[in-house]
Amino acid sequence: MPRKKSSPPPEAAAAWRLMFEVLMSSGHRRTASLVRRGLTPNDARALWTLDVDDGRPIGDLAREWGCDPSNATFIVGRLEKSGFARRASHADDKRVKLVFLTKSGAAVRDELRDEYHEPPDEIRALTRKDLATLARILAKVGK
Amino acid sequence: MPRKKSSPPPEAAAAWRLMFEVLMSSGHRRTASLVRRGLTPNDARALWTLDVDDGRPIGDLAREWGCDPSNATFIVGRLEKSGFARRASHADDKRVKLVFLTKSGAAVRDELRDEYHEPPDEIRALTRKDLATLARILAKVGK
DNA sequence: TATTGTTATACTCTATAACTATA
DNA sequence: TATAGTTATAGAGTATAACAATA
Repeated sequence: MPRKKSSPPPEAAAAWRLMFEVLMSSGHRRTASLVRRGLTPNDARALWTLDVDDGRPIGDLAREWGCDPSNATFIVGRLEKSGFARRASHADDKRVKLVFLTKSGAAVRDELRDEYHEPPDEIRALTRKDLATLARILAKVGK
Repeated sequence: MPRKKSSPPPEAAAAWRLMFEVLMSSGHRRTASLVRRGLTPNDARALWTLDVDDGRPIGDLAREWGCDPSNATFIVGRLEKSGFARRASHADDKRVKLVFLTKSGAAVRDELRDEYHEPPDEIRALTRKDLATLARILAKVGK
């Protein structure tokens, strides 16, 4: 039978809650980055998903994005019209269309990522010592 | 003339980038929390914005949500139909409708917040000592 | 006259179902 | 016959413009 996960140690709960608050309060900056470029959240997600060298079938993208393939067609079409993605037929199976990021798409993705990575003022206000400690610990995450 | 902000110390950039990655990789959990309850992202934003005791005019909400008042009307109407919000006329200015969170709305907001606050596995995997250090430093943010 | 919220309308995004072309 | 992607269609969410009630 499905069971709930045991409660985390209080240290984990406290640390995560604080991280979460900071991350949420910086959400409007990310929204602004998109609005400034006339990009939708869908566009952004696609820019993060797609790759310049590895093309991906529409069906794969639909599954990853949790949407219907017909909608993935729409989203990719929008991106293609903006010049940020391109379609190419698969060599072995001509039913499949592979979707690639264009150079222009990679450029805007990089710009976006750079803006997302700019630390908010409230983080910059910490001491360099605290920031270094933070980075040292967080570097262990997912390792 | 408008100028770009000076670059942050490398410690800030590193710490923030790592925090940001964790936030992004935990986004699907929050999406799942909403889907499980049949809530839209709009619903969630409204649940965070509204209050049981302090009613807010539609126009205020529209400004905070960055949308048109006609859309705020739509969003609040949806929430009202779900029983999570209620409208009441302002006593002094009968043009104004104040929007309040209902008890039921507060309950689902609290559930949601509790789920959001459950630390992801990759955070729980850190040592209690590291987590305590993390919490100690992050508690200074925004102070 | 000006302001608040709603309604009328049109446009975008989304899913379902039907279709085309390959396999 | 089955599968990948598209197109046709309809429903949800959004903004603009017109409107009603109140100030």
